[in-house]
Amino acid sequence: MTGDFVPLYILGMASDQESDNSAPLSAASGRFDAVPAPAVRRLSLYLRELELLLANGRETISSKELGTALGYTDAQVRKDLAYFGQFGHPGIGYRVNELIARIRSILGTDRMWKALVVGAGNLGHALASYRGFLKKGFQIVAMFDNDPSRVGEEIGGPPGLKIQPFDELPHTVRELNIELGIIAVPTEAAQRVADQLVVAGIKGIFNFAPTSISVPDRVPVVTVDLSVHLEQLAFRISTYNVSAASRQMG
Amino acid sequence: MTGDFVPLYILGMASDQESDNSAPLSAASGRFDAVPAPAVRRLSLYLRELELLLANGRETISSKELGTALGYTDAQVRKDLAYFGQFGHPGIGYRVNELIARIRSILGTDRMWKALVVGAGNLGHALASYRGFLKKGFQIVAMFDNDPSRVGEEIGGPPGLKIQPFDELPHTVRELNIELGIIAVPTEAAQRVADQLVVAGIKGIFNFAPTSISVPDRVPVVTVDLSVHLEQLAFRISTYNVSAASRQMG
DNA sequence: GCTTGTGAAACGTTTCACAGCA
DNA sequence: TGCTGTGAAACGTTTCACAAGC
Repeated sequence: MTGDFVPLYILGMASDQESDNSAPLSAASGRFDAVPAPAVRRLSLYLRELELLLANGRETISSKELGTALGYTDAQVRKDLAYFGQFGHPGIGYRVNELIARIRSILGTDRMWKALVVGAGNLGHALASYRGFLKKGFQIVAMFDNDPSRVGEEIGGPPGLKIQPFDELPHTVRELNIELGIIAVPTEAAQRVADQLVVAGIKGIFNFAPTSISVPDRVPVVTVDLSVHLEQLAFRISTYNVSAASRQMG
Repeated sequence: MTGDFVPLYILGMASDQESDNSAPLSAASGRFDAVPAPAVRRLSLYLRELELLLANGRETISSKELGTALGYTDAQVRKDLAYFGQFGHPGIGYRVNELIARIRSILGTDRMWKALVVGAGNLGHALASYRGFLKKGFQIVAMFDNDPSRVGEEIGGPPGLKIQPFDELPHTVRELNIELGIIAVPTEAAQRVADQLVVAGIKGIFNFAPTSISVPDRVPVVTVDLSVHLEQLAFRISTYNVSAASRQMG
């Protein structure tokens, strides 16, 4: 990204943060209020596991087995699901296809969400051509970059996505009814891009730039900072080694 | 990835999971035991913010201001840091460069970690050529794929990384003393790759395949599933809309 | 038998509030 | 005055244990 954007929208801001485990569903206060955020995160993992089970022809599964597969207790699984309703069958467990449908409906992925990517660098390319999103309910339908040498380039496909100049974003968002924006630009441009996404009416932002971005409360942001995850890994390795060493010494 | 790997190592397994907020530092029991996992995650974010402050020439910062920048309370910041020692100066705050050094030392990123990437698809390319890792203490020094049409290709750089066939992995790991393995292969291959990384002596795994992988307890795994993050975003958007609608109705 | 859903207990994390120090 | 570090209180989450249902 090279262009200059006019940041129009800076009022009533909300800080993001990828892995907040704090208050149940921070700014919102709807149907699923009392639900702990960690429970919602696990829902996605249950769904992933269930889709695998379904592919293997499995028809029912117990909270015990589902939990074990992911490293949780059976009680945890039951409690998590119970926040949203009664989906199980005593003596039987949960019916795999039924539970999949329920979880998708809870997460809101029982329909297709259209997303756009801003930033056609290596990461942007990878995201735009990633095949896994589609069967999860996400479709990347547009791609933007301000580098003239990249505009017009076709990526992924077929059919393939044409990289558009950034100033066409508002028009394309409206025309295609795009709801999600994925930020894959350098750190310095991230806030400006976020501002423009908000102005364009995007409903949620997935941010890969290693920085916090501020947007109005009504626009949720998920930030994934790859370096942060590597740091957490480094910490766990170092900690493990220290503890192993101290166990050696008695 | 196409090749067939012999999974040799399946004993004393640990389930991974990216955003577990459960017990303080699960399997480990070293110096930093009593530290809540969420506190460790925030440490990375404090560090990111501090590095920005340093770049801006800032010399000291209070817990209040650091917290506000990231959406936390001042007490949270002080408590998090206090788990690891006494770094602050009453009446002054924290000295930015001092705190950066302390946090890096805690996370273990006060030195360079060598990493390899398995899977030279779009995502693998993006990771291998991402410039941000280096200043965070991570260097990608090798790249593997079993697709013959990709082996030999040079990516990123200069100097540039040559894609090696997967069976050279053990040798390269030993020769270059690589400690971290990044998995960027299709789901079906992820567990096999993880097994081989463990056999080769890798100390920690960063997994981008959308699946749980099982490895021995001593090898930490961080899984980042992009679809899971989009699902969380979809949920938050849906929840917000529902709550906004119900407020409308009284 | 086996399994769910759920109050209550146990446990973990965050916030409060203030002593102590620059 | 301004700020940290920290016990104690408040709050949130997970686990337990069991009634109820298949």
